Amino acid sequence: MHDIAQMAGVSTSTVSRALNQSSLVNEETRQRIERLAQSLNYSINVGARNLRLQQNRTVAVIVPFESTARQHVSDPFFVSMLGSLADALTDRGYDMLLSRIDAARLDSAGELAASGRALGVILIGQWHQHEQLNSLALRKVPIVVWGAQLPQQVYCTVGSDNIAGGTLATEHLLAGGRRRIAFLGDVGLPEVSHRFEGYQRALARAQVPGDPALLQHAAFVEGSARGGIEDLLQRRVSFDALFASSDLLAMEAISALQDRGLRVPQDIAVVGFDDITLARYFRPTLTTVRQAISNGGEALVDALLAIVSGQKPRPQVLPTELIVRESSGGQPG
Amino acid sequence: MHDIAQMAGVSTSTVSRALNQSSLVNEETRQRIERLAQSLNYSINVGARNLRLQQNRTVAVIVPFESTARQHVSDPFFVSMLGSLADALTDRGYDMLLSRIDAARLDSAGELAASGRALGVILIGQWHQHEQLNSLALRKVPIVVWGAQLPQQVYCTVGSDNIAGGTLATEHLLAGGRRRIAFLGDVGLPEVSHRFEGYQRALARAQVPGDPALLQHAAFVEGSARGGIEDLLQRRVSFDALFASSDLLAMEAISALQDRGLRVPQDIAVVGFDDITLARYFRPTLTTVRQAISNGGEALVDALLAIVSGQKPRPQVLPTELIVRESSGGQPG
DNA sequence: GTGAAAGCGCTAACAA
DNA sequence: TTGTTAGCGCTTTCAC
Repeated sequence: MHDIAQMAGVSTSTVSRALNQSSLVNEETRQRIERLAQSLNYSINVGARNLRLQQNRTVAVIVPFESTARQHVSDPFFVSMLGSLADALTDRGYDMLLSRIDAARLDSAGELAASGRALGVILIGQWHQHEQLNSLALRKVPIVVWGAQLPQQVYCTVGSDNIAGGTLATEHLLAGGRRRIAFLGDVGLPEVSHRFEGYQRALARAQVPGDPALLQHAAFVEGSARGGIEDLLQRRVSFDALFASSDLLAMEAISALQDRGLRVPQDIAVVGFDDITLARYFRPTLTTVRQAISNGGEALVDALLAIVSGQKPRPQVLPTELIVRESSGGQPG
Repeated sequence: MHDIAQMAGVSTSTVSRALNQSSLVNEETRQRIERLAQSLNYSINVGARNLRLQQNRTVAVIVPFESTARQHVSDPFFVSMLGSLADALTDRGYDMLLSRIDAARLDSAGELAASGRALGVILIGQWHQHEQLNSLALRKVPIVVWGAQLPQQVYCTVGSDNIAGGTLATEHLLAGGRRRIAFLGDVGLPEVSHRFEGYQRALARAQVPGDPALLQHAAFVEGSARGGIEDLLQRRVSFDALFASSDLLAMEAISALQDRGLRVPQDIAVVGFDDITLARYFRPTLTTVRQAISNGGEALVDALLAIVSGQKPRPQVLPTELIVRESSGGQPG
């Protein structure tokens, strides 16, 4: 900037003003300065600017990973959410700092904000870290979490209506005449537990007896759905339908069922959750509960910006929608 | 920092030294200062630090989008690459700034570096922007691109050996007795054109005549594989195999073929490219050419850091590997 | 071992 | 309309 000022024969203040479209500067000088900047490929140093202005237009987006299995962000749902966030942030003129943090050490997320690297944090996935998240929020770290709304929750969440989604899926299977509906997922996770709750409500409402044996654990890790199906079969649990807590689990499960000679949907009707792009191309095409991803990204960003500007946004629950395809063998219910 | 200095009864210089593990500071004072910082949730302001040190530990990762179709980063391959980059950068102590930039206006990528926001740029996907990338590199923007090595290329690329990959896939189909192999993809893209070149080489080597009608255009956009298959069928091109330039295209194509009553692999043997996670769960499981994603992320980062430190790393070509599954109906060839 | 002071690149109040 | 000056939070040379 100093150089440009010299070459234009003005002071750095004028250059600064010109480059910030200040109306205080002579139109002619402004143009001269802009041409000069352009030809030198000069851009204002954002770090210095932020330091001076005491502001920041960077948002940290965190995708936690389980330190035990240093796995990648493999679930397409999270990926789509990343894309949606990137778009929402870009639209609003913010940068996105992407971090992978050990889920067990989420408190370090606070550093991103405390060190001025980012004005706040968006966390994709709540996992088992309810307490850590509460303590972050209590420390006044601006944070929004994609996940389920829990009792005694201090931090702000944005998420799908998992209970309604679970109910929709289950009612659809019941409408198709299925009575022994297995549930596949890790109910230790808040979102999954809500989906399970929706499942139970639908059963109760239809006066179909539940059976604890139908709840089959499966983590959001590759291979766990296959293991879950094998476990179910080995336990000799009889079931004619499966509600998987994610599309990825559903696809893996279908693959495992077919390997055992079971037909989907004839023998087992399957419903997933998420509606990832591939659900449409998978064979059989996958019936699933769609989450509003693009609204989700925007809602997360807006909530974070609200927090930063001193407001206290309420947790937001986005509607879910049943998408009926082949794997459930049914008509829209 | 000022506050901490006061509370500890020392100067800010000492606090700075203590927090940077300088050996010049008394062990006892250091511990006192660190405890204090901890209890106040204080972290060094990275912006100010960078400004003073004239350094930067942020790398910009750009996922271009076509402005015409404001589509998300939908291809799982890119997503995996993002994950791999995030890991490689985290391992080396760098932050990752994720941007989505209009592919037609890639020159704005230079600003990320010029404005000091990032020390360099990693671009995922070369697309049609060869010239723009060259001009960026000529402007001395530190940049590395995931893609194919092209003649007269100024910028540094890291990518798979697409020619060898194309050859592997085609030889495998030929070994299965197929002679009319359709190629599905956008050969205007450098990577795809290399895959096509590998395909042609394999045909020539086996003395199987090529046929321009077998080259079917399909962009990396949702729905284009289906359109491509319909086009092929409508043109009454006879074919007994399909080499799709990505797994996503392959899956969509298989889905379209099945809708037309064609069996895979019996009627049409299909091979994809990438080996995304879902290739294993798709039915039929997908034969494909695996790209070395995790090595790719590391190679990209290392190349960028080399450029930043003044070196001129050579373009890097990573080996590809054929993964035989059901969709090609063949034995490893 | 510690403090005082200068300066990284920028902006804004104040003065001209 | 423009220039002068101070200072954002930090590190580091130089003095003590």
